[in-house]
Parts: sequence; C-alpha cells; structure tokens
Amino acid sequence: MTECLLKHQRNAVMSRVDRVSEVVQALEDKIFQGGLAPGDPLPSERDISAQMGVSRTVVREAIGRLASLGLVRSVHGSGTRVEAPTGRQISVGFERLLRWSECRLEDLAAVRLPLETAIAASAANHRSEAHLALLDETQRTLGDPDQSLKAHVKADLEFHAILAEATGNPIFQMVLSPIQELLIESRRQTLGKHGSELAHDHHARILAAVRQGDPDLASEEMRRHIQTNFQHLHEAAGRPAADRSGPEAETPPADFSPPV
Amino acid sequence: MTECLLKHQRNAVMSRVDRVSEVVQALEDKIFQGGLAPGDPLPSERDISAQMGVSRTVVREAIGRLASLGLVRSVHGSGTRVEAPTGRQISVGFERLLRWSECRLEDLAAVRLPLETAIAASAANHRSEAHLALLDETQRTLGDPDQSLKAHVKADLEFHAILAEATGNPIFQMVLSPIQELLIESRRQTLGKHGSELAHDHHARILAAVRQGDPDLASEEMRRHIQTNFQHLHEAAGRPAADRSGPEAETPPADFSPPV
DNA sequence: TCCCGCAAGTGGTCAGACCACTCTGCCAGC
DNA sequence: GCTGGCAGAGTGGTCTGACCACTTGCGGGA
Repeated sequence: MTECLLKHQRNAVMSRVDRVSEVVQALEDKIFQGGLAPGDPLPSERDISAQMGVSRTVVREAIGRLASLGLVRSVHGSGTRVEAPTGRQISVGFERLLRWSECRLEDLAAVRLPLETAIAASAANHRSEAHLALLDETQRTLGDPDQSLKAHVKADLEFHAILAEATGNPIFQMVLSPIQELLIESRRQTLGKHGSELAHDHHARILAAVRQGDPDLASEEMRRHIQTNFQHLHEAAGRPAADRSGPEAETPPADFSPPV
Repeated sequence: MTECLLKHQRNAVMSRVDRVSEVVQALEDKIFQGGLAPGDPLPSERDISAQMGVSRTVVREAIGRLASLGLVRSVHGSGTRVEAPTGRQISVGFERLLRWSECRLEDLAAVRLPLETAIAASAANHRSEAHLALLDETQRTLGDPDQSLKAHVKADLEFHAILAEATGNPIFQMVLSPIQELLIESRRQTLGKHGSELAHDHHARILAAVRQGDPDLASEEMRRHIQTNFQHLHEAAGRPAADRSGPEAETPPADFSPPV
C-alpha cells in the first residue's frame, strides 16, 4: 500500500488505472473535445511524453491503441494524424467476433434478411438520383458476362452497400458491412454456380422498385432475392433445398417472416 | 534501400508492415487457430519476445492493441489471458463512432425495429421453457413499482437480450447488443417518464405471443412496442409526436423512414 | 493444522540510444 | 530565374536493460 507514490509523484491520489489508459483518455478528449479535425496532426510522441510527464513508451502504447481503434494514424517519419471516422474498424471487430463464434451461414442469413429488407424499403424512400446512377453502374457490370467472377462479386457487394448508403442512415451501413464481408465466399458460390444473370435480374427488380419509390415492393423483392440465394446455397451444400419436414413448412428460414 | 536487413536479419524479404503488426497477427492466429479458449493464458511477454525475436517493447504494444480490441486481458503480476468474446468492445467503438458522427436517435431506431421484430418472430419459434422462465423473471422486476429506475432499465434490457438469446442465433445478440448499449439513456427517459407499467404491458403481450409460439403476433407486438417508445422519445424531445401530415400517414417510423 | 511471509515470475514504467523515414529549405547547376 | 538534388532536422519504429508493483504459490514457523 505504500505504493509507488514516492517515485511517481505525479498524481497525489493515484488512481488504479494505468498510465497508458490515462494517456489514451487524454488524447481521446483532445481529439473529441479539443476540436481536432480529421487530418490534424497530434503533437510528436516526444512532446506528448514531456507534456504529460510519462515516458515515451507509454505514449507510444496509447497512440498504438488509438490507431488500432482507427481514431488515429501514424506515418513513419511524418507524424501522427487524426483519422477520419469510418465504420471499417468496427466491421473488422465485428468480423473477428463472428468468426470466433463460428456462426452458421443460416444464422447470418437470418440476420441479413430483416436488415436488407428494411434497407430496401428505406432506400426506396430516400434514394437520390446519384445513388440510382451508382446502382445502375453496378448493374452494368453484373450484366456483362465478359466480366470476371471477381468483378461480379464486387458489383454484387456494391449494389447492397450503395443501397444501404442510399437510406441516408449510416447505421445500416455499419451493421450490414461486416455481415456482407462474411458472405463474400457464399456469394462467389452462388454467382459462380447460377451465373450472374439471376442476380442481375433480382437486382433489376429491386432497383426498379427503389427507383419508383415503392418501399413495400422493394422490400418484397429483396426478400425474394435473399431467400432464393439462400436456397441455392443449401442446394449447393448437398442438402435438399429446405427442411420441408419441419413443423413450419413454407419459406426457408421461415422466421423472420416478416412480411411485416 | 540498403535497409536494416543487416541488423534485423529476421525476414529475408522484409515486408513493409511493422513488427508490431506482425506480432499482433501472430498472436491473433495463435488465439483463433491455435485453439486458445477464453481464459487460457498467453505466454509471458518475455517469452513471446524471445520466441518471436522481437523486443519486449514490441510485444507489449501488440498485446496492448489486442487488449484494446477486447481479445485479451492483462492483469498486473498475473499474466495475460484470452478474453471471452463479447460485443462490448464493439459497442464502445460503435458509440465512439456515433458520437463523432453525431448520428440521430431515429437512425438507431430504424435499425433496431427490423432487427427486434425479426428476433421476436424467431424467438417465438425457438424459445425453450428456460428462456420463458427468464423472461418471466424480468417481468417480475419490471412490474414491481418498488424497484429502482435502474433495476427497471436493467430488466428492460435483459428482456430484449434474453429474447435475442432465445432465437438460438448468436448473431442476433451480437448485432443487437451494441445498439442496446446506446439506447440505455433513452430507455431511462421513457421508463422514467411513462413509468414502467407501459413497458411491462408491452413486454407481457410480446411474451404471450412468444409463449404460444406465434411468430407473426410476436413480431407485430414488438413493432408496436418499439414504435410507441419512439413516439414517446419524440415527445420528450419537445417535438410533436409525429408528423402526421406526411405522405404516408399511418405507422410512425414506417420504413423506418420515419415519418421524418 | 493453519497462517504468515518470502521468493519467483509477470505486467507496468522508465531512460536513453539508434535506425529508417519524411519533409523542408538551402544551394548548386542549368 | 528556375529547377533539381542534397543535407539536416524532426518524427515514428525498435532495441536494451533496468527497476517497480503486483500476484501466486510454496515452505517454514507458530
């Protein structure tokens, strides 16, 4: 209990939090409340360590953590700057978490369905001309049989991402993007097996509904799109399209039933 | 271009990634693919630094980053152990991001609605007796006017969390939990203003539908629950309950397009 | 038998050193 | 006058070795 107060006399009432956490907190405050905008430089590590009375080691660890959270970005020899906020770091964390828990494809689909249908509906209400143009662009790629599978997958992903963006609600993107990330492999399968025509057709129907501002139709088309894909995946996995013998016969992942 | 290859001769073809990142990657692999379960200890910093041929400084920074991502937890004098995966770190990152981008409460609600309705429907299909008992338990707390506001908020949160768990789909929990975290404050408001009776009543209706295994009804009751809460929040914010004059009159956050 | 205290091992912090890189500004060459 | 290259200052990246604070477990004394 005598503590290290004698040597490290900085804080009269030494809290139990370690110094790194202190510095992290201080830097975070500086960024958020200190009015630092993305792109603004942080003081050099040596300056910070002098100002805060801690060793450079501690400062480096603190900055490293902020960097791993995507708040800040260090460039060798150049300095450390505030990073523009994006959802990528969260996506990465999300992905890690999902991978860890070894979730099943069905589980992912079960979450994706209500999300994407809601996105389609909202996009139908809020889409701008710019977004429609971007969606058209992805359709051109997806509809071109000369394009590579990789390009098709990319166009497929982008279609859904742009749709999420078209809602004007950033949370949709944040939540959806990690799920998409995990579905890339399955996309490759469906697009490879059934060709891109099917996806192109589905997307066209969704896009039409979004363009004419019909949220219910957009939502419905999206539901069919996802459920069809899901069936194909099941077939590809060797299983019968769906477990028809179950108590709840109809639509594959019957749950998220929502016609809403 | 002569580089530091002479002194740091470890990697013949030195990649541009820094050593810390290498160690982070290595440790991550060790955790995910090496079959380390939550609670298992990592080697000591000194051991890792010896094994990987880097200084302890680097190892410490790497572990610090993993810790800031919630993958690992260091205890002074005891060691570093793998942390059980939770959504908390993601919630924190989420919250930071939202604070930065100043996102609106409506946006959160817009994501929450389709998720929770899907959860309610799925829970109605997959609930077990054990889950029903747990849900009953939260209802007892929420229905007891002698309990503190804090207890009510907790019971409210738990109701939704258990429901997500009852779906048997872990992804639902993961996606929902950070959103819930961000809604604690708003919950405190609604529960404080309108008392817990309303929430108790709503939950009772949802629970009944889940108990009788009716996904459509459960979904519908959940929709009403969330939309009502949302209206109350709007009122609390001083705005009129909803903009009834909109083109799409009926249900409040219709697409979640909110009446906006 | 039980409890206390000590020793070993671990994470936390420090100091100072060197390397690799970026940036800027000066100066020589055109 | 303008341009190109070079040098120096400043910054992040890594290393070393030391010490402190903490946890844990074991052994010896009451």
